[in-house]
Amino acid sequence: MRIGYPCINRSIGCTSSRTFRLASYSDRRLVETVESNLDCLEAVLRWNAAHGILFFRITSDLVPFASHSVCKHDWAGRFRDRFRSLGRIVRRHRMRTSMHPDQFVLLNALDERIVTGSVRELEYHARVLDLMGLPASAKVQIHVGGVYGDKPSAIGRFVERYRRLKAAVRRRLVVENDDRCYTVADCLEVSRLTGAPVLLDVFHHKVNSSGGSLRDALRLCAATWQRADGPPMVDYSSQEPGQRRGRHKEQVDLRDFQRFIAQARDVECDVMLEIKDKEKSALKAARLVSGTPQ
DNA sequence: GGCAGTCAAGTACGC
DNA sequence: GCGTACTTGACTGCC
Repeated sequence: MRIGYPCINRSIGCTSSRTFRLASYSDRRLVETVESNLDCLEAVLRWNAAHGILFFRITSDLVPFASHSVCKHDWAGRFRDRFRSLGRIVRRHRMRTSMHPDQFVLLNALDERIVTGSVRELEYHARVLDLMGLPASAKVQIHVGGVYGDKPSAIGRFVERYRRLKAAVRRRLVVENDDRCYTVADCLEVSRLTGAPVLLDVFHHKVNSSGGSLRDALRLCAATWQRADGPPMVDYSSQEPGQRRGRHKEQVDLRDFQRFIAQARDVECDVMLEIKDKEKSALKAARLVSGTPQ
């Protein structure tokens, strides 16, 4: 079981999520920003390797505006060697990576323009992982999308558009249950119709459950991952008490995490900790899993 | 230097 | 029909 954290390492003092405003877009600004983001990504990957953290979510901001019509620059060509060498670090240490496009990616939207933009965004994400030379086990996770008052039709649109995606995107795409609209059962149905693996979000399953135990959900989701997809990915987080619904905890609650691990005992999976203090909690969880004293 | 408002992109929900 | 909540971190303009 690999333990990971998303996008940001607070111990290093750099960010791979630097961006800028659309109004100040220029090719020069783009190149400078991407250069800085890739430098930081390399530092983070090296830090992770040195600390035994073998799972990491790469930020969607790595190449700002990559899927936007304003961006005409051949960033992939310009940074080809950089991406390749980052991928070598990942492979050398047997690390795993993922990416998670944000809420604006909606394959099942009613508005075709939103669908077009979403497809472009997915192609950008798949391209980053392709440029790094990573296998199909490096995933791009999205939610099913909106319901639009008719869930069966909304799922139907998702399936139809999934089938139209380029193979390079489809091989990486996984669907994740969300906290309001699409439960694990819904995602399993989408998986049955598309073949896309289901990434279980433990916290979302708690607040938007389709019934059944966590253990059942883990096993059902795990069964949707084929050999080439690698071990199932799982997102783990928990509610910060007394805060707004959905707010993630500041630090991992190791007792709760241990209960989760106990439920996942015979399901081989890689776990992404969505916890505010990022790598600190990931280190604690990784020590717990490996049996190293805290 | 610090702070508050804003940022490419959307949906769901309450009123 | 309209405004707001939703999550999050970085940017930007203002003091």
